[in-house]
Amino acid sequence: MRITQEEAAENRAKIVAAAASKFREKGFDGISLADLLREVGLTHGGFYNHFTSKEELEAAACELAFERSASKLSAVSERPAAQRHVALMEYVSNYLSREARDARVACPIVSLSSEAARRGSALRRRFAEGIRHHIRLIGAAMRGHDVRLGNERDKAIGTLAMLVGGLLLARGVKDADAGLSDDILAIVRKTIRSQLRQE
Amino acid sequence: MRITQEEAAENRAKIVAAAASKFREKGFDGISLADLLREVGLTHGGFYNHFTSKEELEAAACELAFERSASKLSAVSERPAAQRHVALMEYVSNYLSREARDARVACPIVSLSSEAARRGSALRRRFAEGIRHHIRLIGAAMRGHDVRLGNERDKAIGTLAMLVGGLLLARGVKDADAGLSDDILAIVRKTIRSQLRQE
DNA sequence: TGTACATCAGTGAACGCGCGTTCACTGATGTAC
DNA sequence: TGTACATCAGTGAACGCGCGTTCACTGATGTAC
Repeated sequence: MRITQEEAAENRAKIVAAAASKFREKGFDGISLADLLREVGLTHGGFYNHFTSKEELEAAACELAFERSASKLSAVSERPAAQRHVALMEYVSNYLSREARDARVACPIVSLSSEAARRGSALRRRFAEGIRHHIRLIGAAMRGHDVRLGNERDKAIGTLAMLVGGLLLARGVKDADAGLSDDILAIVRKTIRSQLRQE
Repeated sequence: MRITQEEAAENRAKIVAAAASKFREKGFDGISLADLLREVGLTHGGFYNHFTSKEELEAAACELAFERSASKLSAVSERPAAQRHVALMEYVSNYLSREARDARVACPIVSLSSEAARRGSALRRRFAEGIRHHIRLIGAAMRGHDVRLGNERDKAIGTLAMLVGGLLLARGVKDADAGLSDDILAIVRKTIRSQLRQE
């Protein structure tokens, strides 16, 4: 049953993509390798042809999730300076939208950071790199606009903390208090907007 | 081997207290009932004399963790109005201190919310109640001071989002980039302070 | 107050299940000639 | 280009372990008289 090297690489990529989605939805321990491989149309026995352990897949899945998340921010910072502020605000509105809150899959920081903190150092390092990268990209999206030079990193850190904290809280109260959840989204959006407008 | 009703109640309380600590440290699935009961000096067989399932203990443990967390905030709002601002700032500095970041056990929102979102509705409801209570208490701690009346709830929500997000990020990058982690704590502290000072 | 018995918190072994991981096997692909 | 064989991605059964939960049992406590 040997298959093309190219097909094998595609299968590996499919496994990572499914994991990036399912781990965020259900947590690292929330889905078994057997279920994950079935998701992709494979049986679980062949898993170890691609990875040495489940934890290695977890790291690869986080890397992919962070990359996808970062690409949205990269798009903002690649806009001409005059459009960046509006684009960044759109990003914020999107991040803190009802759709993002209700989606099964969220930003990796919100979905996985508490679990990631308890895993091995390889995963924790990847997580730290993902966070650092996000801070850098938010800073770049601000640069050359209405934020005083040299101040972007501080603003970026504050903004990311609000984004992550806001989405976490909104998702946390969603089922039990939908009104409060909507309020959290709206208020955090407004707070970030006014914070980035000043000075 | 029957024991006093009072002793039994104490044992139950000890189990909940150990769970409140260990679940936050290792996650709900990170510690087994056998290990948890051993922590208290009991064997795991008797667990079901006190609880109908592990999930029931998880809910009780969250309730206790939220109560303890809330009591620190209650202390702030019970101060005379003139002292409240300083007391709240102390609370913020404490929440975002290096000690809090390095502690094995953190605030339940930071430690458990992503996992709690995937559990049963009873636990999710308790979580939502805990968050709502925290917002109310932060609002109360602001009332009658340098924040315009009617605005406390918005400010409280923004503040809680920053606290939670800031601690989550700081804990997330701690091992891989201690300098960034310290910066996050300092910047988020500063941002909250300036946010509560204005108007 | 004293006695007799039912209650029930705790013990420790056992059950059953799902999981990560391993393994012998398959057969088309990749490669050496 | 064609042939012969080694490689290796995938299969499906099996292993071993840890976990939540159950159960028969113990014996001091709580209670009815």
